[in-house]
Parts: sequence; structure tokens; C-alpha cells
Amino acid sequence: MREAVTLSDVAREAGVSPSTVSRVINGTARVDASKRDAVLKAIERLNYQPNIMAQGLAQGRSLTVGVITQEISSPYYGEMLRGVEQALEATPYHPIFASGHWRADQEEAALKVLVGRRVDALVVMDSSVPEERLLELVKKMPVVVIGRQIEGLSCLSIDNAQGAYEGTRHLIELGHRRIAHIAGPHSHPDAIERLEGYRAALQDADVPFDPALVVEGDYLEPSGVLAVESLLARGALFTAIFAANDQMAYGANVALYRRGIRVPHDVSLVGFDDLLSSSYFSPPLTSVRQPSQEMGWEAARWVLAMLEGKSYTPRPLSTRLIVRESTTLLRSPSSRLRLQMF
Amino acid sequence: MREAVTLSDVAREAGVSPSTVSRVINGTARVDASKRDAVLKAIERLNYQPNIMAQGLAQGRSLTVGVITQEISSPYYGEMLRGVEQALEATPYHPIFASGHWRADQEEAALKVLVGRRVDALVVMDSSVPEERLLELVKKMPVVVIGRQIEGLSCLSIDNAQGAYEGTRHLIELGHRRIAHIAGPHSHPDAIERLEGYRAALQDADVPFDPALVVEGDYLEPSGVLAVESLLARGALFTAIFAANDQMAYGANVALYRRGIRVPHDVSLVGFDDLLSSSYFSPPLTSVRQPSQEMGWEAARWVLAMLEGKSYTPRPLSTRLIVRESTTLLRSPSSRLRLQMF
DNA sequence: ATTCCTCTTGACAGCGCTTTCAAAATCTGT
DNA sequence: ACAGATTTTGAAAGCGCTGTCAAGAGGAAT
Repeated sequence: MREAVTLSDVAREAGVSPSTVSRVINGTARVDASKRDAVLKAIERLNYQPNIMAQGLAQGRSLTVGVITQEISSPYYGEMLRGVEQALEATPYHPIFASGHWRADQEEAALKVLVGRRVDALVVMDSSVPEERLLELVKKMPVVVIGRQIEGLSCLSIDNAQGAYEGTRHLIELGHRRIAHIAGPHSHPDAIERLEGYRAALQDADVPFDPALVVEGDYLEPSGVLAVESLLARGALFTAIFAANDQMAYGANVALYRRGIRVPHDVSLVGFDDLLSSSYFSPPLTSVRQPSQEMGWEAARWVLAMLEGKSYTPRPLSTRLIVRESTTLLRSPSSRLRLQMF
Repeated sequence: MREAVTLSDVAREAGVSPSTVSRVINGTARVDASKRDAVLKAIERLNYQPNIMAQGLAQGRSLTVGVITQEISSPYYGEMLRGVEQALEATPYHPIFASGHWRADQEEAALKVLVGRRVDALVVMDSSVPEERLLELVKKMPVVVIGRQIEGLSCLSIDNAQGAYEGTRHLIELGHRRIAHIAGPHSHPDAIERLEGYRAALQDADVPFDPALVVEGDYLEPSGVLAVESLLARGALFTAIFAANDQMAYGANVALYRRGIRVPHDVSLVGFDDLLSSSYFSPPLTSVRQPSQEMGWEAARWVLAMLEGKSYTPRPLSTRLIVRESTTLLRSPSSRLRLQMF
């Protein structure tokens, strides 16, 4: 483990003072061309890389942006993280991630770690920590919250109700009237909003809302399976399913497949998020696209702007229905009858 | 942005010297019980959190483990990252990620960033950087390489050939003889190994190897689509496909679906990796499981051990064929004929 | 009571860098 | 060539923490 070259090594090599080296590195003040050259050459020769921690200590910043996700391996967060990564790419900042696993206590622990590491700013995705905690943090550093609307904070989110409305309306337009909904956990505001969008679409089309067609999941695949199984078990009649996210739609799809119910032939299926993999699903999944990567990107740009004291107006983020092959026109009544048999 | 409490604040509050506070925090030396109490109380009262950067500077370490992935949003790396995260959870270390995007130059840039941030150790996944570069790094810090075997480095990888062998043999055992292979990029050693495993299985079963049945992809979904399309376009006859990874299998599946070729009815499909989502694929994908999360975990434990100067023997990592519903017995010749029509 | 030990404690010098501040160097105009 | 204005430069203090070192406090032993 050989010793790292320090700034004074460079200074000695270039025959100038450490201050001067610092100045050419940061461009903090003008330096005579000849000396600057010498310094740059020395840096090159010694292959010098500033010690970020020392810089941080001296300047009171870490060039680090903390990012709270709920689950780093989830495809949904993966896309957002990619967005954050991209936005930070050409800047001196680097992201550092920590996962909350949808649990307030774990998220709090994650926040502690990031704050302890002196991140300069924070991007919090789908937080489940109390509002006050975030409001407290925002006094210390720039914070952008994704997927939650909190007074007094910079928030970034999509119109979940609108997205769900469109997804549901699409099914209605295809002739479906008995549309089941696999909802997200009711502890998630976005899940509630999606449920509301679903209900609004039904209402606008004069389709009565049937609570028996709504099952709550937890946004993960297995809960989609369970949801369909429970619907089927209790003999619910439906010709379409609107799932509150793609992962549950995936689960629903397998459950249907297992029962020999074909998508979209027997049941149409709509998801929400439009994960990268959804276009490669079979059948390719109709889904309400949420611009996840862009959201990560916008959030990161936003905190960067705040760090520079600039103001920033994020581009409006909107959902868009992506129609693929998991939805189709409602078939003749006979098909509905067949379904009844399960 | 209120000022952070420092160690001296705590010292003043507790009526002791900074050294004593440091000793209490790190347990570096014994401290009189009464004073320790006072310090702990003061820490509590002021809600003090040590400045990691200052600690790092003073101790010459950053408590950070750098992780090079190729694409943070990829489900495959997501699982590994989760493993790393888990392994580091109860330690003072925290991971910091950077992506190489399968390009040596970008990976080099990512390495630079991590080294500049003074990571204490490095986990490198599927690196495409020259061997020498890694050998150079290992002189400076503990390094564990995943998915590549390099003399003189701590490497962690599965037996790709063996895995591919089993996946292919499974198809053979189901009666298939015309098995197409969607290979990974030949620049990846693992892709080569998988291709070899595929060939070995064919050979052991006396099935002649037909180069026309092998198409190269790039490990991403679209290339799976393309692969199938090109096989079909050139009139290749096959009753099964072994894809070098799940993502390409997903792509292949859609392409088949588009042509009305059913999996597994008309064509059996085997993937490699067994991504989390593969069990929710429809049909649920038969795949060669690679214990990605565990690999991330083992790699992280390994570097931790190295940091502590301990030796570590990673548990053997092996692949396992997970048979699901995308593969089935070869059907009567008639089905093969049907296929010919495409 | 005196000396010698052992523990506990605080002063202080860094870690590698930035950032005043004032001295040195250069340039202006006359 | 000289005073004054303007750059350019280096010395030095400090960012918050650790770790060495020696002084101070008690105890034990004589």
C-alpha cells in the first residue's frame, strides 16, 4: 500500500508553495503561467489526485449527494438511481446510496449514516419517515423528495391519480367493465392516489365501483400472485386487471398463467411504472409509464442547483399510457362465462 | 444550515479534553467511568455525530468500499449490490458505487473517481479494464474481482461452463437436439465459457454442433429479440433456445411471441442468471441460477476480511438449474414441422 | 514520609488541503 | 527612476479528529 502523493509533494516537485498548487487546482486565483505549467506538469508526473477527504474537511463539504432509496435492487429504484448517476456524472459530486426498505426505522438509520457521512445534499425517494424529520433535515442541507408532497419541501412527483385514471380508462374503452385493481399498500400515498384514479375513471364511465374487485398488495411480485389467487378464490368476476405497479402485474400474470387464463385473450392486464423489462414481458405489458430515470435526473439537478444557490424549476413530469399487448378488446360474453368457471 | 457539533464542543460540554472524548468514542484507551459517563451524556445531549471525513483524514482511511458495476440499473447488478449492501450493513463501512457501462474507458474513469475518493477497498464486477490496471490497484488496497479470473488477484466467480452445460443438458434430456444458443458478447470471458458449456453438452450427447444455431447478443433484451429474428430469418430450425443470460431470454421470448411461436409449446427456452423477475415471467423461466446476491455478499466480506488483515475463504459459489415452465418435452415431429413454416 | 509504579489525562503535533494575510514582485504613470 | 497601485506568492492558521508523549494523580512499598 504505497503512500499517496500529496499536494506538498507536488509543490516541492514544481518548486512552488502548496498554496500555489491549491490555487491552480481550484482556479481560485490567478497564477503566473510559467508556474501553473510547472504545477500541472508535476501533477502529471506524480500522477497526483487530491485527497477528497482533506478537501472536504478544509472546505466543509463532501462533494457527495446522499440518496435514500427503499430497495437498491428493485428495478424501479434502479432506473431512478441511473438518472441520479447520470445527472451527477459531469459534476464533482458523487452519489452515495442507502436503503430504507420501506420501513421508517431503517430509513432513519439510513439517513443517519448519510448525515454522518456529511453528504452535501439529499434525495429521498418514497420516504416513509415522518414529515418533521425531513423538515428538520432541510434546515441543514438541500433536500429533494421524490414521490411525496410535503409543504415546505422541494418535491417531485407524478400525478398518480391521473396515471391510474388513464390506465383504467384504457380498459374501459376496450369494453371492460369488471376491472379488478391490485392496489399498493395503503400506507403509501401514491397507492392511495392510484386507487383514487382507478375509482374516478370507473365513476366517469358510470361503471359501479365494486370493493370486492380491489385487493391490496405490497408492490412486489408475490403479492400480485396472491392478489389474483384471492380474487379467483372468492369467485370474483373480472375481465381485466389494473395493477398499481408493474411488479404486481408480473405476479398477477403468472397467477393467471397458472390457472390457464390467458392474457390478454381472457383477461387484459395493465401495470403502472413501465419498467424497462415490461416491454419484454410476454405479452409485452401495457403500462402507465412513469419517467423514473428522468425523475432521478431532475431530483439530482435540483439539489445541485440548490447547492449552487441557484433556483431550479424541474420539468413537469407526466405519466403516459404505453399500450402494448397485454390488453385487448373485451371478448364476447362467452369468454366471460368461461372465466366464471374458475 | 446550522453548524455541526464537533468533538471539542462535546469535550467542553463534558468538561474534559478532546482527547478523552476521542478515547471514549473509539474505546482506544480506558477512561475513568465518571468521565466516560459525562462524555456519553454530552454526546447524547448535543446529538453529536463524528465527522467521518475528519476521522478519515486523521486515520488515513475512509470507511468506504468502492464497487464497480457495469450498469447500476441492471437487475443483475442490482442483486449483487444488494448483497454488498447487506454484508456491509453491520460494519462501519459503506459502499459507494460507480458504473463502467462495459467500456474500459468508462470503467477507468469510474475507478479514478473511487480511488480519488480514497475508498479503502474495491469490489470490481465484470471488469473490462486491463489486468495490469487491477494488479496495480491491488498494491494499494484490497481488491476482489467478480466474474473474472486473474492470476494474483482475489477472484470470485461461478463455473459458467458448468452452468451452461447443465442448462443445455436439461434441454437435451427433454429430447431437444436442435438447440439454438444466444451467446453473450465474445469479448466477455463468461460469454465464451457459457458457449463452451453449451458445446460440451451437445458433444457429450452426440448432438452435432451447428454454428448456424449460434447468434451473438450483448446481454441486453433487445439483442435477444434480434437473435431470434435473425435465426428465423435465415430459416434456422430449432426446438429450443439456450440464452446466455435471462435478459436475452426475455427478448427471445417476445420475439417468439410476436411470431406466434409459443414457449414452451413450440420452443423451449432456458436462460442464465435466474434474475428475481424470472420466476414471474410468463411462462416462468427455466434458468441457470447464479447466486448474484451471495456473490456480492461474499465479495464484500472478503474485502472486509482483508481490511482487517484476516484471511477469508469464500464459500464455493455454484450454479444450479432452476426448472420452471419455459421448457418442456420435445413434441412430436409435427410440431417441428409447424415451426419450419415460419 | 519518601520513593517508585501504574493509570488516567491533557497538550500538541499532525492528517492533506484551503484560505486568509501580508510580503514580494511587477506594473503604472510621471 | 520613483511612488503608488496592482498582481502574484508564500507563511501560517485552521478544518475536526487521532495518537503520541509526558505530566499529574493515586497507590503501593519501603
